[in-house]
Amino acid sequence: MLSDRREIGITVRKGNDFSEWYTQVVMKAELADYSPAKGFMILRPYGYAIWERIQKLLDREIKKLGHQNIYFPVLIPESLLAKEADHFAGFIPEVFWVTSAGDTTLGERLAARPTSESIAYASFSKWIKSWRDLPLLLNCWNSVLRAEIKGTKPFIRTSEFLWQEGHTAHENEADAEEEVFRILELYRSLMEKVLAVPVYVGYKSEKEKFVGAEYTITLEALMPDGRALQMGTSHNLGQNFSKPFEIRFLGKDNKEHYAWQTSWGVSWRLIGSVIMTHGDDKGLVLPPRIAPIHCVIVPIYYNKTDRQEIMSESERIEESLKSRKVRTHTDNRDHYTPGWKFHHWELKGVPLRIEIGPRDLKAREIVLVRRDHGKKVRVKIDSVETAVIDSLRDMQQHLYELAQASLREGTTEAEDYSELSSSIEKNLGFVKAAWCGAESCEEQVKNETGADIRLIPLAKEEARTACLVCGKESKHLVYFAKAY
RNA sequence: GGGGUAGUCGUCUAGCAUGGUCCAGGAUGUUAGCUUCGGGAGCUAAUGGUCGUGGGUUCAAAUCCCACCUACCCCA
Repeated sequence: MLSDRREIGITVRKGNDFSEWYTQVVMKAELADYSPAKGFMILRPYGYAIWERIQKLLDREIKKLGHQNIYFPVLIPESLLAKEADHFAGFIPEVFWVTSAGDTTLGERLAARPTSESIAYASFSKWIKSWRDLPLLLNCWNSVLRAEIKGTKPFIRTSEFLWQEGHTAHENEADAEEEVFRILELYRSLMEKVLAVPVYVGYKSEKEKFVGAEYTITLEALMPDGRALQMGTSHNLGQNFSKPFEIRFLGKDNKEHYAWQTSWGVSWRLIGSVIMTHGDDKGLVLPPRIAPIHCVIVPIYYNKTDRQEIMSESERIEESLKSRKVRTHTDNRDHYTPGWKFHHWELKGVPLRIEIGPRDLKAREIVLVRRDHGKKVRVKIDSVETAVIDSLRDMQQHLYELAQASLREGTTEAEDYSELSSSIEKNLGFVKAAWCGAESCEEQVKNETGADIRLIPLAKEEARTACLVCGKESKHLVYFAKAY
């Protein structure tokens, strides 16, 4: 059917032209649109609704851990941003600067925040005086600006993005470290249980870590084109910021200490990962937990009498499902045919569809269709609620299992350098390889294959070979991949 | 960072080579009416475009030239 209908819907196959497929899904499912300024994206209502689902679920969990939400300004004086030298140097290539107000040139230019560490920690130094002020656990829902000149892609790489950034200060190193891993587990659970996107977790290499951090923990997923996608990061900042920003407190020992800090974030890039991971040739496929609409009801009728009966039954089912917390929508538009509606809601990735027509009504049944595998089942009207709830749960699980299988298949191990480079060449995904720990070896792989070290496993995986690049003794296996 | 391709009603597109036939044609969409509705129905009418932006060449520019903006692709 797809080949006969190339002018409507998604006109390319996911497996043939992944990049074009992705863009079409984003546009045609009305998730986002381009904006007049390069690299900036408009998040449309349906896309925003998905973001709100993610936001709601994550916000609840962050608050359970004891964090409070806060808002810091979008503009940061240059002198403040520059206080931590590595941090400043790392971000300077992508900072947007505000240099005038009206026709007055500013004495000091202002940076549009590329992240809020600097402006947040300037405040931390005022607020933290005693060990009793710690831990300070804050979170921001905001947007940040990082100029992306080339290779922009909706949700994946944009010059502005919506995200959440957590900023904490602790009394000692151990507490900060615990926070980093607490957040890691929170993120992992969000990605796997909510987005149904399995991830690997590990340390970033020195070269890839957050500039200014002691170390960075990353969560990495694998997209169907064999590229890795960084889903989120959790940084242990040590005292790297507390010293230049003078975040000092009097400890229980009656001595002055610098605070130990963490920061961490996930962005709307998560939506990009969902599109890529679960979508198919028909369009978007949404995991039920983040779907703005769980179930769409398509009434089918031939005449006014049927219409009235079918509609009232549809509405009754909708109300009943809503009372069971199923986000249900009845597509009661007269000017579209049922077939048109089927395609429309499939493109939008709605997990479940209920078809109800005269034949069904007579039999006291409905037809229930799952978006992931497309199977139709007839369900007695009396048991619609149970069937819908069960299907949503099963689909959430099924999507995760499929993604998990492809992550497993997309992870291989290289015995020597040529195997590493040919696996990367063939876009096989994550390639585990022995690495000595030298940045020069890391860079050589990057230059020659385009892949970099995505992560160093938390639990060191013993290598059986020497470093695949230089032949020196290897420390352990690391995960290489081309990345977005 | 380097190289390339493209931009015409909301969307897709014809026209561009060789400037005039184009105050831009079609399809789709949208709106109204009729009719249909179990996998993207049909008919009739209406609607819709500063040809990405700015400059230049010319009697004349969607078309040729330059710059810029935006999107996409390839390489590092």
